Amino acid sequence: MAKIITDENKIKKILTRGVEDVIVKEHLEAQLKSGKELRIKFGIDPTTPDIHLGHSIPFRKLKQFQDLGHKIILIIGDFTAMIGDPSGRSETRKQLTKKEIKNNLKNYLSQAGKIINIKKTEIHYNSKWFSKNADSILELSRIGSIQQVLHRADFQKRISEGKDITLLEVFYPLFQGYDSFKIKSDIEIGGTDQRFNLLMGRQIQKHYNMPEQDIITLPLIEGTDGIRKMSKSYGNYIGINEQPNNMFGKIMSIPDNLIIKYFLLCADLPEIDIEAIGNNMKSGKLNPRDAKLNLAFEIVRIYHGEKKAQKAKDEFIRVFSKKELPKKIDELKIQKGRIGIVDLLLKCGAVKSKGEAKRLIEQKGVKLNNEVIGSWGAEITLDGGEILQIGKRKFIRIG
RNA sequence: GCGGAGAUGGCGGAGUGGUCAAUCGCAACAGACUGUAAAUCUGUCGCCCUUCGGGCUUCGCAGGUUCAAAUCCUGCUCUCCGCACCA
Repeated sequence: MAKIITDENKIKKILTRGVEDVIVKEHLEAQLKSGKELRIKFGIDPTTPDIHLGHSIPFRKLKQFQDLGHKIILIIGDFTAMIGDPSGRSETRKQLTKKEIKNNLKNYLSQAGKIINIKKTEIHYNSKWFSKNADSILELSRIGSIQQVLHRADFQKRISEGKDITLLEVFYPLFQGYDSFKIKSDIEIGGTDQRFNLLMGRQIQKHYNMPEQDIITLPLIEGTDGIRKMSKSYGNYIGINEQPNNMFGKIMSIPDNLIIKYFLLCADLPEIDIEAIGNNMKSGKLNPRDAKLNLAFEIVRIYHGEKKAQKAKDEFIRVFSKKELPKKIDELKIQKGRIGIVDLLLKCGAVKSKGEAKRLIEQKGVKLNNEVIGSWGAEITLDGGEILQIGKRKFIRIG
């Protein structure tokens, strides 16, 4: 068995950095110091194949545990996924087949592998102990009470709004808690929204005479809009698989007030440094833009390496600060000769309709070789090699 | 099963016979400014032709009334809310 690291500073970091709440803190601290190999559980949802920075937060916490020599256990919630998640009932989510789940999972794990060491990780499908075992489900239904489940804040809200709660949703925490019993978890981590479910794990373990798991809840992070939590369906996410330039740019577009939060949750910088950044921004010594450049660099570095991160940073400065041309420009193969500017925009796929092209031109959003095109009636002669710029971000070279 | 409400552009949500391509908010896009793809301000935001202005197709689906419908009528599909049935 690998040696367990019990360094006090590292333990402190695990329990505090980017952590919302720890239950039961003293107990967990003692456990970590004991030198025992702990089993840390995290449930993942196989319905989403892509991991974004929001998902990365628990994985980064898991990684810290892994670095100390503890065991990560991922629970694939394929059982509940196949039933179909009932929340957000307006559009009955389609149920996933085993094959789809497998496929999603493959992508998911390869992305998770950028953060944690998958080889050292234990992976379980909860369908293994649920689908063939009605007894366990029956027994589970005796452990919790309706009152208890309904006490949840989110259910209360729905009741008062007159929205219904499906039975499956009532059962969901029980299923999740049962996983904790099956894999004998010492710790479970999850987002703050998971709090109730995580606590249920303790109750179920207790029912089966097992030591209760400790719980770490982690904050949810806002997406690029700075308002709603990061989610694919809101289109405000930053995927960890995204190209360095894109990733860099998206991080640059987060509002200033999220800079510190992102640093704490998504980057590796020591907390002291982050604190200094915060103070310097407050005092005006540090331009938030520069703090963000640094943030973007640090995050891109984690997923793409130092070299590519530096390149993305240089590119960003070149294109957006100095307003120079990007290094790589998509090329459009097109017949040389005279062509109307509107047709050209349409041909290269920069716009969806002629109206849109005209609008862009009227708003001075189109440049050819850095010259603003003044009128959409303009005809131009292509010799090849011209640079067409649409807005700030789209560049096309005529081939 | 009974009763009620509703379905509008990417989303939310006005509009209840003509002045509606449809108020407004959000998102998106462009410009200015800047400290960045932040913030703020301005503009745009169905398609086509025209740089004035005009045409066409849109308001769940299918018909109908009317000179004229997102708006009225009929049928259909779907959603939501009460009640009942069942516990």
